[in-house]
Amino acid sequence: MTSATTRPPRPNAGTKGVARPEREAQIIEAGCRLFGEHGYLATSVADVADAAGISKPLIYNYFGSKDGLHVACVKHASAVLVSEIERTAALGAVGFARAVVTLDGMFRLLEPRPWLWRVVFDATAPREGEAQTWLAEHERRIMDFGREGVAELMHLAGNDDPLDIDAMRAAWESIFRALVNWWLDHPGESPEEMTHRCLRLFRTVFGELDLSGTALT
Amino acid sequence: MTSATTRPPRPNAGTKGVARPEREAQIIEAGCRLFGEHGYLATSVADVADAAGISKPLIYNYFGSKDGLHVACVKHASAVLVSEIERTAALGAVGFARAVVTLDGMFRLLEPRPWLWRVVFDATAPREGEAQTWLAEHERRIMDFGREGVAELMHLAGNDDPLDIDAMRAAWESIFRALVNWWLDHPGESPEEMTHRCLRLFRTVFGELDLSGTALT
DNA sequence: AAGAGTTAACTTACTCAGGAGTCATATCGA
DNA sequence: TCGATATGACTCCTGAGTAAGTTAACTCTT
Repeated sequence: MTSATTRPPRPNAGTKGVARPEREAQIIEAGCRLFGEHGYLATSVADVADAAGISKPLIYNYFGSKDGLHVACVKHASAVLVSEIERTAALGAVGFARAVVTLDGMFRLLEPRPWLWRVVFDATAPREGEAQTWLAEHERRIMDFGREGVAELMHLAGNDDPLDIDAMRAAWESIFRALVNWWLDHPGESPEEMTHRCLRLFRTVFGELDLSGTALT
Repeated sequence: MTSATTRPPRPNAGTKGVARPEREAQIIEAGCRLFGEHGYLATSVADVADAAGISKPLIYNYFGSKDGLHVACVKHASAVLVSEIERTAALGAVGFARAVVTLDGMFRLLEPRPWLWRVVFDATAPREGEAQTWLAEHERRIMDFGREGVAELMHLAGNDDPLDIDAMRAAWESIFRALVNWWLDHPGESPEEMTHRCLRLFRTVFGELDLSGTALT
């Protein structure tokens, strides 16, 4: 007995038997967290494997490459964000009130898993590489909801220059991103508080907002 | 035959005799370009050495480490940007006109070397690490010029909440950054054209600007 | 029911490339 | 001859990707 292990302990290989879809979901969950918190470049496949409680080759078995894993994570994260945006879009608010409603939904969505945001807006993700052409597409889908509003604002002001509209859209998106990022950098702030902060800021610049038909006060 | 060169050819080592300050400037120039165009993580010390036309050990001899080289590049880039901002700040424009004047100066400054901007605002630069505490300080100095303006705007609107002011400042900075980034992504656009584009956008949102005392039309 | 064969899940232990950093040495002007 | 300028040729480590094998569960017989 105590002579026990001449052989080194050969633990579980293949014993766990977790079904592939479930395992993939676990890996994507861990991947989103690490990619979101540290960025693509600073995250290694081994890190993700550790965090998911499995070994590196399993990730290659299921996702093919680091890029493949990354794409799966971005798909997951952006699907979550897009569905939230489409939900709030269907609420029917217009103008700046719609922006605040969208921000409010985003804050509530991100509170339990803030890293999802930076999975999609990750500056260290490789911009080149065919798989990532795809990522730009999803960033665009997430931000698209503001495009019409900007075009309409510009049209009312008598400006239909497409480049002017595009630059304005870029500025507008950056505000949205900046407010989310500011909130992510202030972890003590509840979604409700942040939404009201956004309301105050919008009112300061744009005057009173039409909140009728929203759940906001 | 020609048993000639048993020894491999040992070419010039130490022959060039360029004085250290001049060499350092060349290396920093190349470093700014590569760090700015590809980001800190994606740039290797060997790349910089190649671009500067010298060998890797010389960089370690002069800057000690990749971090040391990076700090030197950030110092250089941010010094250039800060001096330009202080120059335009001294012109005496106020409010949004001052913002446009600052943007105008930035466009003209960056036109021949656009990469300088992204040296300072590099998302792949390591946020941790004592040397980079420093970088945040310089980003702040570059953006500080907008802080008072935001605080004053908020005060006039009767809001002195420091967190509200900070969030507004973040949003404002993001607009500035977004306009510069948009311009960098549209290489065909001259500084003059971009400045007038900015003027149109500011007018659309904030109404007519007080351009008296500026060189702008 | 008890074995035989197949497959999916999973691991250890590698290879290989690239990049940070170092060492010993070479050239040249003062 | 000494110090500054400079380099080729290393070491060493990290991280992507792979090969080969192990375990268990699920068949398919008889």
